[in-house]
Amino acid sequence: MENRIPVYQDDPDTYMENICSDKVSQNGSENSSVLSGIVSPLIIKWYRENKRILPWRDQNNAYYTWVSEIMLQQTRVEAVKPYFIRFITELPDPAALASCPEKKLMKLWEGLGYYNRVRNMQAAACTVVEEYGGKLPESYEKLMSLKGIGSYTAGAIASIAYGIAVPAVDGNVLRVVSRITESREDIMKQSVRKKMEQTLKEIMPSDCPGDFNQALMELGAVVCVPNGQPKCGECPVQKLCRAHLHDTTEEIPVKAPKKARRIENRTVLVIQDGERTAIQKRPDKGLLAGLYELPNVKGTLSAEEAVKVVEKMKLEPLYIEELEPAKHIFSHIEWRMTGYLIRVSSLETNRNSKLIFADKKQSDRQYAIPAAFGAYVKYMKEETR
DNA sequence: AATACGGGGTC
DNA sequence: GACCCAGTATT
Repeated sequence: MENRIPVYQDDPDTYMENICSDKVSQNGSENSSVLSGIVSPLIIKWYRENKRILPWRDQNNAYYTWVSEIMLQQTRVEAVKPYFIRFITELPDPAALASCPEKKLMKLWEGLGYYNRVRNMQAAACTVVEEYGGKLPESYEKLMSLKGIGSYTAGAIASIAYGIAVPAVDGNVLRVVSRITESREDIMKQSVRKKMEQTLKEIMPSDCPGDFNQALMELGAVVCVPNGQPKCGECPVQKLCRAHLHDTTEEIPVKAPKKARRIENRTVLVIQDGERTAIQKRPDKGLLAGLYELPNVKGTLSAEEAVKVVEKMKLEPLYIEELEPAKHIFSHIEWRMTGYLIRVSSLETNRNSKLIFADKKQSDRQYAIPAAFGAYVKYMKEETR
């Protein structure tokens, strides 16, 4: 505390020239003294002049902020844009989300991944309708209590939509602040994230917390980038960033190495009855919960074994052809798939109630089939005539 | 504290 | 191929 930097009072650039680089870089006191006073006005100014135009920034609407923040969890801005527009058009408010049929909800999310995000969001929407009159509560704690909203998302909604002075610490913020302070703590640790929230809460401005949080994130997304060289030449806090000063941006942030993913062999069956292809619903829990899939089994089956599996499904195989192998990588599992195209007698297709026979058009419209099956979904036929 | 949970982009 | 990403819930 004895080394606290005086708070910013006039033009940030002049101010920085006057007090900063030498003094700040030399006394290696604690993080908050590096951050306090000066970083905040500099990055806020930069943010206001450089922020990207994004669909959810058009207007201040807590529901839009919520939807965008959930979509943006572990997902890039560019990927989210079209999903966001479609989602708020179809489901413009919490009440619409709360009453949306599951199938439609999954179609709206199809391809975004982490499908529990949207299930949790719908459960939270029900709570919002039932307990808060259809409007997201203006309280960090109440937001936190909603399904799918953790400390990051609660902080983002509270600060951006409601102007509440709470931090929103995501991967960008952890990276940016770790570099500015040249912290070598492992940012994967929950304890480090907690500490970061505490530090930021102390130094963030109370008059524009939303801009402050977004400035840190925007800086991380656009300038202080995660892979490749950070664009320090464009950075508003270049002169006081310790990692830049000491040329350690490549070492920071520090992250613990992650576990290798396990490999799983699977055999995918493209079962066709004339023009239609068999799909089925996945279990409600676990990987890709509640989505639709081409029937598939564990292991790499021979054609003979595949035929047996199809017979067990109470179908009558007429023809089988091996398809090209395919691979799909999840964050924690790698599927190595082999496929078979199997034609079955159409007389038998209604014996198995678990299977749905659909053409491509119908499944595009009604059934969410995750990208993992993409290599074999392409064998589905366009249209039943 | 560790693990489950998608998918796409970049180097 | 390895790594990354506007995280949260469960175990």
